[in-house]
Amino acid sequence: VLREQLSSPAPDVLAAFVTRHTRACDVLVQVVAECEIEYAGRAVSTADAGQYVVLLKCDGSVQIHGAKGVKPINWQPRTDDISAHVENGRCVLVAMRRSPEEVVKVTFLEAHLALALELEEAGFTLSGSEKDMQDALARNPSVIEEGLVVLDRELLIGVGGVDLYARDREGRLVVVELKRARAGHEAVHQLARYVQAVREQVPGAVVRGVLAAPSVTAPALEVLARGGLEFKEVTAFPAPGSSVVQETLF
Amino acid sequence: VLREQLSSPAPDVLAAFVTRHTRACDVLVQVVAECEIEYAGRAVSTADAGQYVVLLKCDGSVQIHGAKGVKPINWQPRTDDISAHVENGRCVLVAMRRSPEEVVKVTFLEAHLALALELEEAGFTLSGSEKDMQDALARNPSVIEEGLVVLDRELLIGVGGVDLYARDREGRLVVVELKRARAGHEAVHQLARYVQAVREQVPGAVVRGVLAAPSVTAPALEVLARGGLEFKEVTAFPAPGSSVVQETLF
DNA sequence: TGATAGATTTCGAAC
DNA sequence: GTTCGAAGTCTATCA
Repeated sequence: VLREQLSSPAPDVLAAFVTRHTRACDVLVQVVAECEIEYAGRAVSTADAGQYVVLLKCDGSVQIHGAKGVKPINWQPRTDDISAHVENGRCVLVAMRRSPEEVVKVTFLEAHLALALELEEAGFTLSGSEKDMQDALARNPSVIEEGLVVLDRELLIGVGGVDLYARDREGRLVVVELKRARAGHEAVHQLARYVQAVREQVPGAVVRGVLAAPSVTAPALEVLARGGLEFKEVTAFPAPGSSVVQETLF
Repeated sequence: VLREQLSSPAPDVLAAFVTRHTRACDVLVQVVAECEIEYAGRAVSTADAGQYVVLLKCDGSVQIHGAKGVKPINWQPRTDDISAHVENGRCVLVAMRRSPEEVVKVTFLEAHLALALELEEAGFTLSGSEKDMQDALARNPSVIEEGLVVLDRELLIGVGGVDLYARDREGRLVVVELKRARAGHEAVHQLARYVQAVREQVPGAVVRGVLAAPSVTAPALEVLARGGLEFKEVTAFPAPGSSVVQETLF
């Protein structure tokens, strides 16, 4: 795992270290250092001299962490070019990206630690996404409503896609918009647009709109009511302390 | 900066290390290790045994990085309780959070490196946010249109706020929706809702809707046209290679 | 505390 | 390459 470690490397040593390992592209490079950081691209930022943890991953992503927060102080999700060189006696790291054109530049004032870590990838699974909800509801649409028949999923209509497209027991079309978490007014507007689009594309049809989510905000409920749309509570996970035996999706 | 470093610590040593430093709450704790990770809360996830970099920051944030991506494989933006203990001969880290109720559990199978880093905070400035655009346009509305007079900013109407509320040279009301980056159809719908709200609240007034952004997607342009709304190109930053002398905001 | 909208959002999928 | 929408989004702001 730990391929190489340097303590308080000199600027030229650090530059060589970074260059060598990012070229090889098989390790995560980490530098703990006092440095200044400049970013220019979608926005422009400057971080004064301070202590940061710089991470350069194999996939070309760059992130510079400060003392706080899960978000790096500066980052680059992908880069097309990472290079390190000595400039005015200091190691300078430049991470560039085209499309969008942007650059993160780190000037190391004093490096305390440099690591090259080889990280094996391993399996990862996550459940509880909206996709999972959709699968569960498609398998068992009666959770939404007795007699509902799913006609399609991710039905594309103009811009965007209808999560679930169905027909109710009375033959009306039903557009279902799913949210894995509490739904706000945005979700209702999204639903309203889909319902509108279906009404235009299927003239004469009666089209219902249903927002299916674990909960809704009060304003969202208002917008639902104004638009003649419906809300159906769908609980993805049972509440930890709930003794109620309720139909849940997982 | 480097307060303490352990190489291949035994489970009990690692647990004591983590407990001591997270209690003290003055350093960033990092552990490079082979581990398994479980998360349960808003969703549920499992990471198989693999090599990860675990970061515990002073503010209680937790992040576990894999080989790829700027995003951690698991994380916790805030925690109410972090604890480490030995369980079945292994060091186990549990990071909990109430509201929402969620837990990240890291089981260390083999720790390779543990660090305690003291990171001084330093100044940070960023420019180019939508707020900055709004300030610039409020100072100089003629960038949008000659003769425009700004009446209000962040005007609250029902749900949400109008970025810029103005009057044009012909006395018509103008609702301006700003986007710092390329605007999609969502932005247009947002604008349309604001225009609609103003029309309802100011009966009889002629209300224009203007989307001001560096660019728009093709579908967004269509929605604009259908809704009788306008687009005004507002370039926040001059394109790096542009020789055209254009009015820019910064 | 709840709701809303921005973010250098990131990320992945579909076209 | 674009566009779109989800995300365990996170974060700040404001009622």
